[in-house]
Amino acid sequence: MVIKVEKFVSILKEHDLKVTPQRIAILRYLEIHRTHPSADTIYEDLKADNPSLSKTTIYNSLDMLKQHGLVKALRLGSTVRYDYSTNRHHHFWCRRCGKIMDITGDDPCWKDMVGDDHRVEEVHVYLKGVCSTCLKKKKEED
Amino acid sequence: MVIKVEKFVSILKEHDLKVTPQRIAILRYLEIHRTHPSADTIYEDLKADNPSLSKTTIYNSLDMLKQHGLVKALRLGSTVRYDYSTNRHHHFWCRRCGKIMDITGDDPCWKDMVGDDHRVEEVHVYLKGVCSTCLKKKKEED
DNA sequence: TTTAATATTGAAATAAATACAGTTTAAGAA
DNA sequence: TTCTTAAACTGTATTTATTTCAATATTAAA
Repeated sequence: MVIKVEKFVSILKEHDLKVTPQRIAILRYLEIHRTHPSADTIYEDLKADNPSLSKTTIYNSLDMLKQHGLVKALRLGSTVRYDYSTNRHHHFWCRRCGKIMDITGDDPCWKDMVGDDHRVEEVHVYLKGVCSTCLKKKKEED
Repeated sequence: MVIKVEKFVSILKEHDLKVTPQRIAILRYLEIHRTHPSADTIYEDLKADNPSLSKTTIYNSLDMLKQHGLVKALRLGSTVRYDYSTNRHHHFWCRRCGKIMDITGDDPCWKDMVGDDHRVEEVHVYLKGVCSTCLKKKKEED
């Protein structure tokens, strides 16, 4: 997959962020890998190309990119995963194969849930279960 | 608040769980404190009555009670909070005062979100923002 | 009261995330 | 291009929540 570095340079500049190879690498990684990787996975994979990469940089960068809405952090159970896309969607997490799938259906009626009293700023949702692929494998016992 | 120990003894027995003072204390604590406390908060508070209480026991017991559907664990950001009630509801978390409020409105259309392909076993939802009380305090700047 | 299975305890280990101080780098000015 | 400075990066140390584990204590049933 060929992805131009220029694209990420512009994105960073648009947000008045300094352009560093580390940030470009992270954005590029998330654009290519749509698997909702963890900070550690990103670190391990990027270290191959840049042995001096620090895990602190991964955390710092992801946090900064998150502040600027360029990446999204999702908490599934005890793990934090990162997502490049920023349009609101939710996730289905298969407990069997571990795959995390985007749910693109209509956004349910959140406003109805809280009424107008509170100001909702973030909506955190994920569903957990067994995905269709795993169900078909008929390895179901429980 | 007077809460009979007998109640928790029966609950534990119904689930074929051994009745121990620690388990009773935890259930009793959660019944009284509807503030969605963390494991550590429960531990610190119960230690007053039982100095030899171990934090491992808190974790073990909460986990066991969770397995049997007697308590529910909710993850809000990086913290895990525990809840005595077991009927499905979601939460609103105020980023200003930290209070966690139950959302009792109708359950949105989860099934529509995933369709019939996947088997949904758990629904994890919380909304974050600023609660009405904090909004009224007009301490809003951001 | 005895017994065996289970629960509790407390210390040690683990893992993810954060803090920090020193070094390096990006990007604008000269 | 070189200089300058603020910001970013690195690597180690630390923190905090949780888990592991072996020894001890307790529950519940015979």
